[in-house]
Amino acid sequence: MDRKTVTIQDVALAAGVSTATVSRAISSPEKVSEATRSTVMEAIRTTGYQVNVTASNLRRQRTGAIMVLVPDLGNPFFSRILAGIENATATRGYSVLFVDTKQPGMEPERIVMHLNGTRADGFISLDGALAGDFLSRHRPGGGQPPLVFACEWAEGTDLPHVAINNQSGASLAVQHLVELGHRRIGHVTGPDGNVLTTTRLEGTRESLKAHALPIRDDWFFHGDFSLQSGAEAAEKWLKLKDRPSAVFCASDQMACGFISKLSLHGLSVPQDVSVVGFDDIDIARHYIPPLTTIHQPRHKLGTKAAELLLSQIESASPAVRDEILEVELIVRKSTAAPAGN
Amino acid sequence: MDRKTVTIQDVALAAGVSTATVSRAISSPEKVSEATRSTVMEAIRTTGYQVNVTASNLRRQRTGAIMVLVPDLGNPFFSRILAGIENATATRGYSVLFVDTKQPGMEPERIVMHLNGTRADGFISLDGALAGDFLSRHRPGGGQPPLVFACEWAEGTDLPHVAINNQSGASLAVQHLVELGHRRIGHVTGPDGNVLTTTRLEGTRESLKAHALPIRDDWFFHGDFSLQSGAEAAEKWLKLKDRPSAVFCASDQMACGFISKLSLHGLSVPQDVSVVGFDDIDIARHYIPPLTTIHQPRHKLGTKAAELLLSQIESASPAVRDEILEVELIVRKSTAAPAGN
DNA sequence: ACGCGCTTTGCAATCGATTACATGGAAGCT
DNA sequence: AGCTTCCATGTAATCGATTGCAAAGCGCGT
Repeated sequence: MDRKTVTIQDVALAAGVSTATVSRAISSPEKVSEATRSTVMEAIRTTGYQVNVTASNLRRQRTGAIMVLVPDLGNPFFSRILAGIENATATRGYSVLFVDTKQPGMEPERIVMHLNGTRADGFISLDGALAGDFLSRHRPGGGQPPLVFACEWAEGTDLPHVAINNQSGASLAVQHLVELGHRRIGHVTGPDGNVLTTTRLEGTRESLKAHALPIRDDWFFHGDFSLQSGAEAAEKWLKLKDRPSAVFCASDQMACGFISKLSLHGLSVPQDVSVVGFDDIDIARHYIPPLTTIHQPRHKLGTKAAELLLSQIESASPAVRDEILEVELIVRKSTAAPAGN
Repeated sequence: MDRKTVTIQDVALAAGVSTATVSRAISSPEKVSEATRSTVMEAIRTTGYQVNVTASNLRRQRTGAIMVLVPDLGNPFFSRILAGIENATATRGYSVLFVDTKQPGMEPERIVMHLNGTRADGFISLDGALAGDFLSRHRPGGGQPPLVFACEWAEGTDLPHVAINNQSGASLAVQHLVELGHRRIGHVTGPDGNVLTTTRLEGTRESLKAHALPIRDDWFFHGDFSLQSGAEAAEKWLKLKDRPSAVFCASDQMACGFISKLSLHGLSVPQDVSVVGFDDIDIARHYIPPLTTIHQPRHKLGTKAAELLLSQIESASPAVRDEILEVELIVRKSTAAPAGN
């Protein structure tokens, strides 16, 4: 019908009021009389008016978007978190922009460029490894848009983060194995320099120490959270003369990769070795065997991060600084008492 | 340092030129002399100017964003496609907005609202089930922003889509089973009314018919692509007196759910039944057994869709209408000759 | 010396909504 | 009646960049 877009002017004309009144009727109805408000609403309906978000944002000096920095958009681990973020922001009138920080062509300086505030009102980073370069340029309070970390975070900064209790997760895993009777426990780590790697490693070490169990270098395998790296850890495990009877993997993906490789060599879990994962991704429950793992509230992680960010955007005073969510041990079928016992 | 944002005015002042010249130096350098261009660039550097995208978009009557409608952001199947989309658009100066169409509070009318063009310059829908309500309101060419479907699509519309050859994928699966010697082949379908369900079902039927194999209702199981529904199909399979010796699942997730449930009942794949999946998600290669499946080029699906959309946005004449990508059979370990043979 | 054409630059309108300030009128109080 | 107060509404400036149009500057041919 109309080939031209309908503006607030058209509505004002149709309702016989000024554009100011229309604007007020929409965004602060209490400032407008009952009668005119309904006239305006009617005019909006008949004209089919939709506010032009761009114009509104320009005038209000905001962008109406929050940007999420994801280390790898293709990684299914993040999808639930993203859904949580989207969920919490959509209802508050913000759009969500995703940027893959590991994408080719996404060098630090390009990312920093994104953070200048002309594209987003705030940021959520799922990537703890943001260049110090960026962080130094980012002065919260100096008129820069707020940033909160989710899941991962950067140590040595005072930026708020919402994460899970990784140490406690690792402890739960080790403790579970100990209770089953395991005394020889190995660990597959995440990538170097990652906070999740270090905190989970820390938790594992502490817990082993607390139970007076050996901490042997050759039972700690280097991984990077991926399926592939779990499979590689399994190969190293196979080569050991003196093998741990249980392995705690820092991610479910690695646990699956680990088990899958063993199965190709004719070994099975938990008969030959017990395996605990971390994350409780969807497939864990349907793996073979169903994976004993540490459950992370991923969706909640996303919504909490989004809420924290929005509260920082909308009020100057951030209510909470950090938020640590608790994890839960889910016992399935990939763990059992050690064979020798 | 500067607490105020630096605008094009500041740059103009610093460079001793007008704002028009600064604008031109940035976006159409050929219209500006070599000398002034470098003066302007220098001024931009010293002032630390960044264009205000909102203002630019308002003036240029665009939004600089494309919106992606995803049936379920939490589903790992989509993540690779999203990465592909992000990849193709980021370099072209567009941001990507994601909206979960199955989110509570995302009723059709809210989605339609999003599509009015004040939020995005174009749309990619991974959801083929967009209400006809929406499609009727969406008149491409009538000044409405373009929309392309990716992966799924809505039948009976003339909106372009990029997808894979689902029929051919189903045929490849069936043919592979036939070549192994299977004559009793079942199928687990996707959700009702979904184009992927119908095309894959169609392909399966055709292929069975072509090989003169039985098409038995009790060998066709209702699913919805999820792990859970695969497990439910397995339970129905277990109850059959007369079981198919091979099952082709319309998604890898269902294949995993199917196998997982059988394993809980002490049956194993491919010894007791052969299973073929569809999609080739990451875990397929690392499942137990590694899954024979139909590989979909998911990343490419995303980039192609994005490119098609951008070409529609930027030029009036869409070069290509639809694009069908070919799939590939990946033979792993979940299929073998039937036991009886 | 003049005029034509071409390049480079500036002026100012414009995109559409929001909001500080001004105004008009009704109601309340003495 | 006269004055203050308050509510509803309108006027017009503003957000920051882009771009049509006009003018200025330059070179060149006659």
